[in-house]
Amino acid sequence: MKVDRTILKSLPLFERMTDPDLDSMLEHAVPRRVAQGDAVFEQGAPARSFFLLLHGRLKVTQVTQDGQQIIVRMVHPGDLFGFAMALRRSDYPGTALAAAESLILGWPTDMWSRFVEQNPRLAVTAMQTIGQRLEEAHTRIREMSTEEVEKRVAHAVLRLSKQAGRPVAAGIRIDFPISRQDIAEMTGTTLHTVSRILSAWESKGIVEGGRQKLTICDPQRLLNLADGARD
Amino acid sequence: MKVDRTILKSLPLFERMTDPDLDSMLEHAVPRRVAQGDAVFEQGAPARSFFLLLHGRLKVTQVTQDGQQIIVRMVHPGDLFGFAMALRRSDYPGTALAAAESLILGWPTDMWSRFVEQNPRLAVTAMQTIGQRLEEAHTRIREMSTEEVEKRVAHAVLRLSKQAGRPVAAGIRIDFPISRQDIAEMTGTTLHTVSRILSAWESKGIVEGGRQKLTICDPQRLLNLADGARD
DNA sequence: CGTATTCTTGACTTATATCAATGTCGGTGG
DNA sequence: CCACCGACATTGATATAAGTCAAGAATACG
Repeated sequence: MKVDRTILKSLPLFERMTDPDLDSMLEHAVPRRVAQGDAVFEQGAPARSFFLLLHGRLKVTQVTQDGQQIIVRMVHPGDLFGFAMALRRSDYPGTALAAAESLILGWPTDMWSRFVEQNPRLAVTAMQTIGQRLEEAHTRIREMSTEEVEKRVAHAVLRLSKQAGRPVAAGIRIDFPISRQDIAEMTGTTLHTVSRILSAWESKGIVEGGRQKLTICDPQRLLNLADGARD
Repeated sequence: MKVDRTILKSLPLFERMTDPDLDSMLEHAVPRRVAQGDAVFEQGAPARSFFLLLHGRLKVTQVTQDGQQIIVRMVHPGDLFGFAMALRRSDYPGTALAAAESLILGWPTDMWSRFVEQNPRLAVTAMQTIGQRLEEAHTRIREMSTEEVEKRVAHAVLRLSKQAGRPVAAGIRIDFPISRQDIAEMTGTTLHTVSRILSAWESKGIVEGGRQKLTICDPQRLLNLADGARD
């Protein structure tokens, strides 16, 4: 299978690279199709590759010793993932599961330093990417520390609608299958509480639910909720 | 004031740099003493410099719109901080306060890319540093999602004892002034709850408290608590 | 010394988890 | 094509961890 360099070039991460550099990167890339529900890699497995998501949607999860699961982040098209070597560790800290049918590109881990040495700009961009991710993590910590569940869920849903929203007749539809359990694992609560909150919102016309479906009908009211206005 | 390059060289971040490179970095460095309680920079201020903590202890805080404060992280000697440019932003995302009298080294923000271009290795190491920080943030998210307050506080205290512990007669003393409020802001709870927990621990001989003081007397029992053993 | 933080402790409230039961959707295979 | 099964979702009742409110005690500091 052949992947065109123009696809990579459209991503911020690679836009500064020259065509020859891109081609030499692509030479070593291994494309792979991942079926919904399948794992790209598992938590604790040796980090032999790092990846780029071309199409689809992944969730990165971690399980605690006592078996509780959390969603560390969602991976959207254009995102790098499986970045273990940046964390100076040799195994993956989480599991990457396809939330929808996905297409990924993989490179052997040891190619990373070669690419970076060839192209220092890539290192800078990659660091900015991780930096943004750090900032997102801090945002989440801040929310979990100070906000009650409903606001956290509101924020999470708004974020999803930005990153994975597709306009439909009724509003903005989250463009991949997402369960109440998923939202619970993203916000540090239980599926029961999420279900209650979404039911309440639905009866107010703010969202429209469904089995693994979610559509935001009234983004403004959701924003009000997220920003603390008592509805 | 002159800072010796051997100080920098002992830090992992700089250990790979050559002496001339280090000297050229030091040429542009501005040392500064920060009194306890003073801020190195404030949340939202333009990020004109990035810094290295040589001595002392800082806390990086963020305040939410409604005035609640959280501690994003502690800065320990040898840590870089005020890294806003890595996050592709021009202002500081938090406030850096001296928890104890501190000594820092500052460089103009725009020097960063010059240093990195001179020394690509520095970029790799810096990325690993941020990567570690990201992992710490994820750990915190995981704890806040799945663990009850007492376990979170136990983890936080254990971490502090690793990063800032000094052996004393009674056990391991946290080597800078730290209040119950601080611990609450690190674990996403209230000073009342922290106070109750520490009181309970003290009566069991696990820790020894005091005004802005904390000594761990029985690290093993604390570990048991952190790992979920009902005491 | 007195004044201001910081800390402790008790009584009460509440948000959210837990427990439990039932309902509904959507795909699979008979 | 329909019936059934398993996964997902809803909703009520109850429990409880932790927050809030309130008051006072201890410690440091000027």
